[in-house]
Amino acid sequence: MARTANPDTPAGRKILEVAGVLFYERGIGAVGVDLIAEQAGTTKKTLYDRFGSKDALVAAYLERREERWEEFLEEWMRARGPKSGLDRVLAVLDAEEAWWAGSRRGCAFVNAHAELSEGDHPGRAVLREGKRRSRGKFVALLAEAGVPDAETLGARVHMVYEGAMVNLTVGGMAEAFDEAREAIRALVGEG
Amino acid sequence: MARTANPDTPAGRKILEVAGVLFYERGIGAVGVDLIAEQAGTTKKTLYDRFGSKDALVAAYLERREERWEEFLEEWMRARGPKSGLDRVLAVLDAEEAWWAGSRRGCAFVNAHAELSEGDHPGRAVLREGKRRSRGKFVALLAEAGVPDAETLGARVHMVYEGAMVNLTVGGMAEAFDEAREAIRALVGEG
DNA sequence: AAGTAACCATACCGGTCGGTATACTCGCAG
DNA sequence: CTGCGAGTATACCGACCGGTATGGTTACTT
Repeated sequence: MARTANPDTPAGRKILEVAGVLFYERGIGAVGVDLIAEQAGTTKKTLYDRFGSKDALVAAYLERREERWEEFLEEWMRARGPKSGLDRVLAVLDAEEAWWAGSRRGCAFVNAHAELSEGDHPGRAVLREGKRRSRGKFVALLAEAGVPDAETLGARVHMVYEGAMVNLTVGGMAEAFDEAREAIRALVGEG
Repeated sequence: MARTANPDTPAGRKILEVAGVLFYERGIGAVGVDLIAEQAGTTKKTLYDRFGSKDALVAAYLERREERWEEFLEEWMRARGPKSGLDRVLAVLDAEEAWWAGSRRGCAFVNAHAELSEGDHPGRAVLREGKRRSRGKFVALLAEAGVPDAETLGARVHMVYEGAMVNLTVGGMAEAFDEAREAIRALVGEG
């Protein structure tokens, strides 16, 4: 009957962990469920018992990725981020650079969007929500910094942020994040 | 021996045309060479005689896409674009919206990057060059508009432009291009 | 003692993948 | 008239795709 199934078991977690690496590094379509099961030291049977379908596993991967990024960002801000002001906004870019740590694959959500052509894929909603949360984070940080019209400026900062990721990864422009930080300073008005 | 082969034949052009639609609309990995050959009204044999491999066909697709976009932009600017000033920069965004015309698949180059995981894919160079040409176009338009420091500002405008595309397609933010135009006005300084 | 959730192992399904092989027809330039 | 480039048609290859089936083994509950 399959039912909804609970993926939160030892094998389920391992599958999700392995899928997280493989989907991101090689692309969703390029990675088969056989490989994931093998790399996770389990079987396809268990994978399907936990997640029901590849599409559902993909959606779980995207949700987990969002979760992990937000945890990473929070920890980064706590440990290394400035305490207040515009620098706190710029620190998100620092965190993003550290988050990728050498990989040139870029934003997992943008990449996933390219492969989820069917409009009704369960992962699509995760992507939309993720980008909106990202934008919301910038708005919140600007508001905390006491910037007037944080809503409008947050949207602009977010666009620069997204554009920098594209330019770094697709365009191979190593200086993209430095340019982005300068652009954000210019947009917000230096303080 | 295959050799380099000349794809510029009736069948070759038809294959490239069909591949252009299918690769963009469904994704590169999701479209097989069998389907392309069939839709082009030819055979896989001819496809391989003309292009040699799927990878080479993909690279040709990306090159052709860049070529077509630049033709489209030039024609758009000639027919509908303003004659001078900052409005000419903003018109690139208008052209981009028209270029997509309803499709929510977003930037073909960004999507292709997500699927070309192998670092040595012949298409990667096309992507890098495409983004650099795009940036160069903004720099050139700003310089023509008499804006000082067109190099720096062009880079910033380009980041906003790329970010808007991501936010519209991945984030489903319908207002992204309007926000981008406002952001660009703010960056360049209204004039 | 019975039930159940979680797991492993293996085999199978129809279909598609990129790519190659063989053999033929047509039109054109030397 | 000959050779060649471009095209057609069909068949084949091993590998992999997502997904299902069968069967058996633990370990914890009730």
